[in-house]
Amino acid sequence: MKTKNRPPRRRVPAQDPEAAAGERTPDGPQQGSGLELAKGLRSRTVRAQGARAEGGRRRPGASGPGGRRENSVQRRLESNERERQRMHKLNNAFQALREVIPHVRADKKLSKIETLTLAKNYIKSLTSTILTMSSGRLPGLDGPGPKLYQHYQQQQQQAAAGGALGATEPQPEGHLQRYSTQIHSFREGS
DNA sequence: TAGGCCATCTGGTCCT
DNA sequence: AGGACCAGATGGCCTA
Repeated sequence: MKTKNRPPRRRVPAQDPEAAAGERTPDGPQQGSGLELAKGLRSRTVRAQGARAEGGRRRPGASGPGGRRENSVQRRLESNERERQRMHKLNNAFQALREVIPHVRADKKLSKIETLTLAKNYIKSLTSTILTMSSGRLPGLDGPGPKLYQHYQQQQQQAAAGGALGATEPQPEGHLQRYSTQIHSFREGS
């Protein structure tokens, strides 16, 4: 399934955090549900899990005098607004990135994961192109080419030494091929 | 209808 | 202390 062209959806922000919390289970999000079980396999920080185990989320202003509750509700609303703004800025950055990545799916908006993946491989393909052109393989090219290539090789070696995953990165020459294949696979919807 | 993608809310943690 | 960041949860929209 692929990303579609649809107008940006606008969800009405909850005016009352209590009301918003009421849409969920009273004791917090899905305690004991299948999602909760799956969550244990995900990468949430151990400390956060510990904090939850000690009582889970507290609903804002669930205790204390009314004045403090109002303060807490107000702070939550402000915090929500900041988080929305932050996410909007992040989405703007994604959009800016989409606009500079050449891809063949001009009729459809790239998803975030597609944008990041294409951007990564686009950068790699550009890098390999630059290196190819400046490494002295082209006759008559002088200048910093060989140094640039050596620098790149050093970086690759450091990355390989530091990488704990053991994943084998393709050689620079393969990046362009990979990028080209990828933009076509995205177009095909695979 | 299932699954993908997304916006939003939320509480915990980190950073200044 | 307060804001930024992060990640889980939830629900809506859309497409195959």
